[in-house]
Amino acid sequence: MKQDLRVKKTKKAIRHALLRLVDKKTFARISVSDICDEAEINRGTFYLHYTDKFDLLEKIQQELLDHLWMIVTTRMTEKINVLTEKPDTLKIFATELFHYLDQEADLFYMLLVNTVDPSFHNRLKGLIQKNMERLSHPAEEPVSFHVDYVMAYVTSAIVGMLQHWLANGRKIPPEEMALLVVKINLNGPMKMMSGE
Amino acid sequence: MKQDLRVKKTKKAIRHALLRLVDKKTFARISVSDICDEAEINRGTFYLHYTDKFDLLEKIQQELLDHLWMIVTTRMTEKINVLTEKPDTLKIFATELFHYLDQEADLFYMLLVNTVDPSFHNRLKGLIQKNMERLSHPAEEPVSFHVDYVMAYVTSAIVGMLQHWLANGRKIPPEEMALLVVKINLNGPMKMMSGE
DNA sequence: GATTATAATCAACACAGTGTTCATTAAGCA
DNA sequence: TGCTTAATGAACACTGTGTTGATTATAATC
Repeated sequence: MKQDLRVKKTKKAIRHALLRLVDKKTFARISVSDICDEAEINRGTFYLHYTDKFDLLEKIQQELLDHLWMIVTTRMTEKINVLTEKPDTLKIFATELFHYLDQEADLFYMLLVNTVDPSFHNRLKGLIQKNMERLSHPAEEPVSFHVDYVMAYVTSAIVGMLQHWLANGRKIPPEEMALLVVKINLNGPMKMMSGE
Repeated sequence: MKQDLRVKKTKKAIRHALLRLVDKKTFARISVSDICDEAEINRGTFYLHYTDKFDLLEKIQQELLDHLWMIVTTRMTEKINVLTEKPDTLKIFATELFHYLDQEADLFYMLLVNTVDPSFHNRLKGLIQKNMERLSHPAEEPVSFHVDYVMAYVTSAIVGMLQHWLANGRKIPPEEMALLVVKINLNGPMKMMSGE
């Protein structure tokens, strides 16, 4: 499953070119030609690897989401109610997640902060939700009336905080961010606004 | 300030054409030619009113945001802490908002659910935040450490619920939605998940 | 280190869509 | 009704697309 060195090199060049371009103009205004000029590769080479610029973006996204899901499923093994009883475990896990986000911050910034593709937000929310469902007990009977709305609320809120974190230069360290996310979800936002 | 009937007619045709097209393919894949074919107008006519398809989208967005802001500023006059003490007033106001969203649901659906432009989410969150800041007392001293993150949390969460509402055919009536948004923000999502 | 496989390049292609023009036709306005 | 201006249709040069076939360059394999 190893890749030819040349392939690795051009794919890397293409990604970095895209990252640079996305700072200058909207993804919608970026052409395949732009990307190839910036990456200093032949345009034909681009089409050897991707069908178009959307395909390129799609593959970047899928890779990030796959990695996130891998972290989540291999490291977050206990059920959700056990986790809320053991906030330390939860915090350790959340920290690990934020470290990955920090590591791939350039790409996440492009996808979540720059005006690139709205669907990534939704896919990320989907991942969070899938994970919450995976961790909740199946026999979690009565539940509130509009669970789906609460889900939409929580997942969007988390992605929103992530976006804010990335947009503001990730000044808060991963550990603190993780704690903040956990706390605000447990207490609710209003309680956070007034007192500590 | 009246518009020529012909102008009104073509602008309407263009909007409806866009709404129809957006159901079939991504905005990125829709061309000005597509829109004109669908609207049954000459392509030159399109350029009489908009510089390109992005300009068209931008004008639709601005109009909706302006209207939202108008509702918010003219109807929501009391300060936020007064409002939380009078949940009825808050509910009446939120209901009015949701009625407007319901009325223009096609456009909001396009902008928030269909894969069109990620920036609208942010602009909407910006509007919500601007309004919250407008309503909060200036001397609201100590406040929690990371107010900005709580803001990002709340605004994203609200837009997320909106998105879900639109995506699911707006089955919940505006009144109930308004109540749900208010309640979940006051109690926090976790309390909503377990019991009522 | 020579051989082999294949990635990258280059030039060329037809094609789709853009944004603008100008003369002509049609529709709203007063 | 006549005046004004919006909409049309055809043409324009131009940018970018996606694909091709032949050629060169560079990893991988022996």
